[in-house]
Amino acid sequence: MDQDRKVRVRFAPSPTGGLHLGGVRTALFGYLFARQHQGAVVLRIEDTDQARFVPGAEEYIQECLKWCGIAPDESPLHGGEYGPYRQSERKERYRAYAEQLVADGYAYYAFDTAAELDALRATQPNFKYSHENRLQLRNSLSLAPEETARLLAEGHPHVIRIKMPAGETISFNDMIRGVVSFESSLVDDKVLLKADGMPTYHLAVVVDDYQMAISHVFRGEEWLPSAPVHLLLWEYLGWRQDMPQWAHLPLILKPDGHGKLSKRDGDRLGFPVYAMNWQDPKSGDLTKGFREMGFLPEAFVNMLALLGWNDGTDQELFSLDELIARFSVDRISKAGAKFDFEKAKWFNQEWIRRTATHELAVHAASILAAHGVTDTDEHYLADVLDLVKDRLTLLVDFWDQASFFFRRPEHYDLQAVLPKWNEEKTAFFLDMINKLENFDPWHSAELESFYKLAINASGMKMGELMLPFRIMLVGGKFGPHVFDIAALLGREETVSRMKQALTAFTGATL
RNA sequence: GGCCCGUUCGUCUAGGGGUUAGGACGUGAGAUUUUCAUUCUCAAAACAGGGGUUCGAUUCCCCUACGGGCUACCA
Repeated sequence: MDQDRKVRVRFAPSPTGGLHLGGVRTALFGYLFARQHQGAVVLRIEDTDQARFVPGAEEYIQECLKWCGIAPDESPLHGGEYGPYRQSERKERYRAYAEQLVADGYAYYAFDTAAELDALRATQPNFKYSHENRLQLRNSLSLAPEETARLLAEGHPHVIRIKMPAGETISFNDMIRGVVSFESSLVDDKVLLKADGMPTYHLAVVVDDYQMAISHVFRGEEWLPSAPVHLLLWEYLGWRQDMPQWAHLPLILKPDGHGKLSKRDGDRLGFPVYAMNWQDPKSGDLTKGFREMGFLPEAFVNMLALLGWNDGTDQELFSLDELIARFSVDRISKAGAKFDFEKAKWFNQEWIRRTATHELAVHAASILAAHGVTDTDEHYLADVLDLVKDRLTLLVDFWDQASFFFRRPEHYDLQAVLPKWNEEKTAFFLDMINKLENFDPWHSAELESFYKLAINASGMKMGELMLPFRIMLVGGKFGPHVFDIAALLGREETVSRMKQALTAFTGATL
């Protein structure tokens, strides 16, 4: 293999629905590797299974990659020198290679119908189309040449299968796992070309990776068992010298129980599995995504990168550029990792803190807009953000944490004030309202000392008068320092909220 | 069942023949914050088991167990 050849990696998803966490991570690792080596990133859509094609899925995939900041250099959308980038549009290319394999004795025509094979599988528990039984089945190896020719000429439906050799050891050097070996006798005669003329993944992946000059392949561990088929195909097609290097990534597992993480686990456990919202065009079912759940793409990508990789230090927070610089395949772990949503949220919290206020403001503004709050002053929004930034885990928390800055409280936590309310407090707040109407300067620190002085003068306790003031401005027992809130709300709004709340607390009209 | 891959705190992981086996998330306790969150401090918490190799194995090898993946004219 040419060690100096240009790095070209591809991400080859199937457009069958939303993009799963694991898929994004595969794309990410490939992207990091390619960028680090000044290589190209290719998106190829594997849509050879027309029965599973879902409209909109391809656009969704492109959008996901873009959101994550790992958009490809070549894709169905951007084009490129190696197009087309949809397998369905490359359909014509595959048949010739399959025929060539037949001609060279590495593959054969098979006329067994799917129903016949299903019947065999039903009777023989471990049925496998292989060197052991292929002569008992209906194919060009068992049939007389004239018979095969006749069936072909008459247009009988048929597939082309690889003729797996017996007694060979097939091995390759995986970038993550080292040498992996298989016994060829144990691998079945996989279908290469389907009856509808479309290639299966096995044929298409080899032909496309070859034609697109792919140098390195990152894919999930679930592909390991079919690696021997691909290996042989590279060899049989005469391209062994151009075969890419493979990295089979460990799987992302369910947080509880066992097995691969699936969309269902997210629904069941209440966290997203898809990168962005996905609405199934048929059922109309909406599956929540990380983006809409309030994740920053930086956090999502950071979290994904650390799921199965680390740089050997204690650092956990990495920007995409840092990841590109530090990434290395030999630090990818071999074992599957259980997805931990709590940790994912931690990454997001950290990223919200390290994101500049003006960038966060864009998200905050759209959250406000979603709740009907528009025409917000940008300086005011920035001030609010600076006050509540540390309290956000998800971007959408902004509404819960800061809506009172934009709307007066409609409900008060009366339980927190009423049981201890008395005439003395009513008098205190009536007096305070009067004093505040003329208080100057309207700054947090000044307000605080003034307010505390008044409490002392009243003879009441600090705690008895702090909480009610907060409830008046906020509505509940939460939020930043209460005098910061008052300062930001401004004199008019603060006083007006105090009046409104006092009415609610006492039943009197002011 | 067969084949392949894997196995360090609950989770993500670092480490690597001699270490108090480190960090992070989460959890618990305390401090701070006269709200809540934050922050800070501390704590509990792991080398699957058995054989080798070795002066010495968590680290290297083998076996077992366990986990996972694949076993379609799906990718």
